[in-house]
Amino acid sequence: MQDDADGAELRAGVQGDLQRLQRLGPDLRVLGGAVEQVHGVDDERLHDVGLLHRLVEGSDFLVGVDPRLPGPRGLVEDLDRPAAALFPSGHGVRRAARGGDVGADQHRMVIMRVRFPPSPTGALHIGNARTALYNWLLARGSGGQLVLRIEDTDRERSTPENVDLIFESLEWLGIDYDEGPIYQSQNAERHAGVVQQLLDEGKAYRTTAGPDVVKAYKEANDNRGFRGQEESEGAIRLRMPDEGVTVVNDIIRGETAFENVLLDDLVIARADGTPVYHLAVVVDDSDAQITHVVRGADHYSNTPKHLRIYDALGATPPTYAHLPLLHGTDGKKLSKRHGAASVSDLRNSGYLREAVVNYLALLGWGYDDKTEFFTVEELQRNFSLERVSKNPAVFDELKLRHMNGRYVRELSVEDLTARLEEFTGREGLKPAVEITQEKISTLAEFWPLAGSFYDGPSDDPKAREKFLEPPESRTALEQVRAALDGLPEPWSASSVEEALRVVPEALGMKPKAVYQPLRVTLTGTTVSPGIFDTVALLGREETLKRVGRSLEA
RNA sequence: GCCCCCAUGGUGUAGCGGUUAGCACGCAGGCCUUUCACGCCUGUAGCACGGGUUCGAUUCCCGUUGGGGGUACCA
Repeated sequence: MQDDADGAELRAGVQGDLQRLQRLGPDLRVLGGAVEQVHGVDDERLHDVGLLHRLVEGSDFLVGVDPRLPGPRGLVEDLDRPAAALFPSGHGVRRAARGGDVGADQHRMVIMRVRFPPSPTGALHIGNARTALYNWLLARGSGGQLVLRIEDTDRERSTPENVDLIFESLEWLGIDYDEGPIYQSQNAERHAGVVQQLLDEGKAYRTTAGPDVVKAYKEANDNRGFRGQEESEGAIRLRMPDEGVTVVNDIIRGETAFENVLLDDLVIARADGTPVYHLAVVVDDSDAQITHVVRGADHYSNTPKHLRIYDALGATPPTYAHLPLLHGTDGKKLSKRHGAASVSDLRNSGYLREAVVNYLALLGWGYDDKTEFFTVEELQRNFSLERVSKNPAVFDELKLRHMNGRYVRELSVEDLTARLEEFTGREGLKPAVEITQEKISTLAEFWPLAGSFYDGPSDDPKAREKFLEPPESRTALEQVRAALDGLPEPWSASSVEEALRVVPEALGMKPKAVYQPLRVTLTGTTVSPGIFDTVALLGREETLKRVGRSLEA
């Protein structure tokens, strides 16, 4: 049971949601009775109520709560089309009687079913990764389901290696799915059946008209959409209406009407009968009972076509949400030319999955005016399509790097060590991790800083020349050797510091004039962890050996 | 060409008629300091333009410009 304060707050939240829903349109009706009954139910129930309301905001159907059923559930009341069609029978969703009947036995939960359909023509790009992430967050945040579908109909470019790469990237990101992977190529028969059906119904026809014919037609007809003549062979086109508009209702972008006259009769299958993408997505999404299609904005203009196909099929289309595209720093559409463009690249560059997920979530979505660090759980809880931005975003690796640094520093030494050992393929890294954690932003920055502990000093001629050649450097090193020689083991950063602190003073030199030569002697470079940490980690034997070697050179 | 979308500093965003336009990255300077980082402080820089609507527009409407997407027997 919630305590009173929490309960009251939640009731207020639900009321607010309903009020907002009511403002969406005059046709909306709220199942008012259900709200009153929310009060007094258990924690889990209340939580689900919040999720359900979040789910429907911006959609064209309404969910209420029936407190009489156990577990999470919603009531569906249609607005301008039957709820039963919104959620095909397989979902078990039944239409609530108009007027807000909340009869217990006829209502079941609304489940948000989303999908991620990558085409395995390459590694998982960050744009697609973000799309996958958003869909996943939506599913996980609403108690819904995510379907993974591999769109491998492009036999030329699709490879098993790429499929594996995609699985690997999704797994690395922590994105799991509830159904699939479904391979689109395996639905070929179904697609062919649908095409044949449309042909039989006269909704589609064959024509040999190609791009040139279409272009000529449009030029001759004031840019009206191409309408062909039926032939006995050729590609199969779906007839488009000559009047009216096809309205795309997008959660992120609102409503847009496309004039049907301007739509070309759409090619749904090639001359050899194989379906094209537009036909395949619609059939597959429809068959999978997808309720929300959340995809890149590059598909926005394709949506009216998809809607026409749904119409021809007599199927109810899903709710759409088109995400802003991702651009490179040059303002152009993101591609391989923009450096680390795939998830694999980011991983190999030493970024942590947490940082990548967090950063990706922020590319096109913002929570408020100051919060930008989110755990996965927080993202699931707070992410919503209503707050997704409309404008394209530019992937900024510097910001990712910054975030990654913050995540690196928040990791426990053990955790970071494990990740670094996996990343570098080396073992026994913990001591070095302890003294480098605060200095690195990515896993890749570790080895340049710590490699000399394991593989000996690196070779940097410039550093050598600058800090080891001068006579006073030798003097300093000799003093250092003397000071360290008498230091009893075991060495610690503090005991080393105590022993070394006096050296600059004794020689009347600046600390830097003493420590830099020592640093270069021990590590080979001018950049390393703290000098006392470095000496302590190396230990007496190795330190004196390296100093001795340097002095004898 | 035609259709559609978008528009807050260099970048990602907050804002949803009245704010000194907030936050973060970056950049500049400073502090800290044995190097490099981290951290902290300060600063830099923005509502694309022009018309409306309004007592009042970053916010609403129209246009222009700019950017993007679609326009394939690709996905």
